[in-house]
Amino acid sequence: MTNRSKKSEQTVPCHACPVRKLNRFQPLPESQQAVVQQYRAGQTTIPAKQYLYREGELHGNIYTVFSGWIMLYKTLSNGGRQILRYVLPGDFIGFQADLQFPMNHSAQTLTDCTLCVFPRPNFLQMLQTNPELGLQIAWITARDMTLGQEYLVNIGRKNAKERLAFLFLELYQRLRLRNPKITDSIPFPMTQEDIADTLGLTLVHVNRTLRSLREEGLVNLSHHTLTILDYDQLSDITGFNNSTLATDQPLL
Amino acid sequence: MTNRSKKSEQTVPCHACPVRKLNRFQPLPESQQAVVQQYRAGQTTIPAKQYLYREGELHGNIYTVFSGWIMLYKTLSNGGRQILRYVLPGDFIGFQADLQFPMNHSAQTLTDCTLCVFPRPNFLQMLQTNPELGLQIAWITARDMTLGQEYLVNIGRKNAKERLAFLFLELYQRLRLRNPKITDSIPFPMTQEDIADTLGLTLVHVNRTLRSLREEGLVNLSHHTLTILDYDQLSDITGFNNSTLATDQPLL
DNA sequence: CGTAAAGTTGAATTCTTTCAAACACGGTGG
DNA sequence: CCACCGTGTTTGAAAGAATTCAACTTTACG
Repeated sequence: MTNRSKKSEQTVPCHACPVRKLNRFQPLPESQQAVVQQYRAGQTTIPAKQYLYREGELHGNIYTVFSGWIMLYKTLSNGGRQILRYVLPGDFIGFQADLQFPMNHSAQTLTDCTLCVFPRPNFLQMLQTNPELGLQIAWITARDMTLGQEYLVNIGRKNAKERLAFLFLELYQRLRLRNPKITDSIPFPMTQEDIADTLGLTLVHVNRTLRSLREEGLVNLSHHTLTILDYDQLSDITGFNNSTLATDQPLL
Repeated sequence: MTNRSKKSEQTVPCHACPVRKLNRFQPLPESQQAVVQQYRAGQTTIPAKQYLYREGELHGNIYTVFSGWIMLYKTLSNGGRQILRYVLPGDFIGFQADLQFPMNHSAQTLTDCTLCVFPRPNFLQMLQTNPELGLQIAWITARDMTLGQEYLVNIGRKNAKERLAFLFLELYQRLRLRNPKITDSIPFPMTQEDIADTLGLTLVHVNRTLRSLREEGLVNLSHHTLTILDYDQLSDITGFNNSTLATDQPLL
């Protein structure tokens, strides 16, 4: 078996992707807002398809995402790639078990992104001065881990259709938690190859499964827009449960 | 089947890993050990095959494992099961994104276990009184997440033989990090069905793959004892890299 | 308007599962 | 000490899911 997807060196910034402003990010808890504020090193805007950092690279910065989508992934020696999770507006990114060691995964923007940057020194100093933030970070990390476990179940114990359904509902719900007013259509900046590398499938099989979901009138995915046509049936297929993501909370 | 580029010389057992000298295996500072001590509610011993807690159940206790193996898993509506990770002596268990909500996974002992218990109130109070412990927990959680991501790659992008090889080396190395003196044989309390539910395979296929690994003289698994016969080739098969687990550290 | 990237589709192959049955081993009771 | 039992392991054969290979179509964008 073994699916790969060779990653070519894409250097071309792509404002191509019709994904625009994503949902507002949620403001930080007021109590901590002021504190965190003073350690920011300002905002950056990064075009689509750029690396924030790469596996094996030393990189101590921590980010908060204001707008845009980012994907985190690991690569295999055989050229394969496994996407670990998508980072959405409001999410926190760059914290790992050991900040002075090389990153254990890569982060690449899917769309143009606006980020709030905490250089490592600032970040560490902030934690030293405000130790109660440590627990915040622990909660956040635990929540990210929970999502990862959901992915594990999805890839390890479901068939292609169920996996697709899960991914769609997951992203839909995550956006919805941040902005309850969103419609049934959400931006979807990933390619089918990205989906494949998220779900442990091949591009070809994703395409076929997608067709089948479309023909059954469950979802529609085209032009980088995903429309949920039959939420109930999708959630039925994949056993998706809202409580899965319910502990979503605003971040730093 | 997949052919990957050969990785050659990193196959030396773990204490040879160059990163280790950089103090990654750091015990909790003594000052903190004393602090933690006073919030313990004592030790318990639990027989094999018992639940520590079950998915959906409210359960605020936090544990540190002194001895024994525990498995964490989630169950699916169709009866399936996905094992998320094995908890070994020295590990920390029970912390999740929201302690007042039902557990999002189950924990079941594989062997008799001796645990150190922190009732939730103690735990929370400990964090309140010693906020710097929050960051400790964040590191620990991040490390657990890293292992989970490794699992994701394993299940999502490798074939059966590669998956088995990874699991064996992972457990072997984790034990070895705690006790560098262990031999090539380690206790292996799981059944083949457990392995299957860890790797996203079926029991039958695990059995066949195991036979093939045995016939090639790579490992031997019987009577709940695993023997690594050819570490280099195993690590070659699965692309196992010591740095994968290098951030191992003793916990609370 | 042309090119590169992304999406589609068919056919053959391979990996993994399913179903079904037999075998092995540790523990229990007679 | 041996028969019996249940759990866990092993194996074969057939079916099914997903991959591979290869070509073609469409879309996005300079």
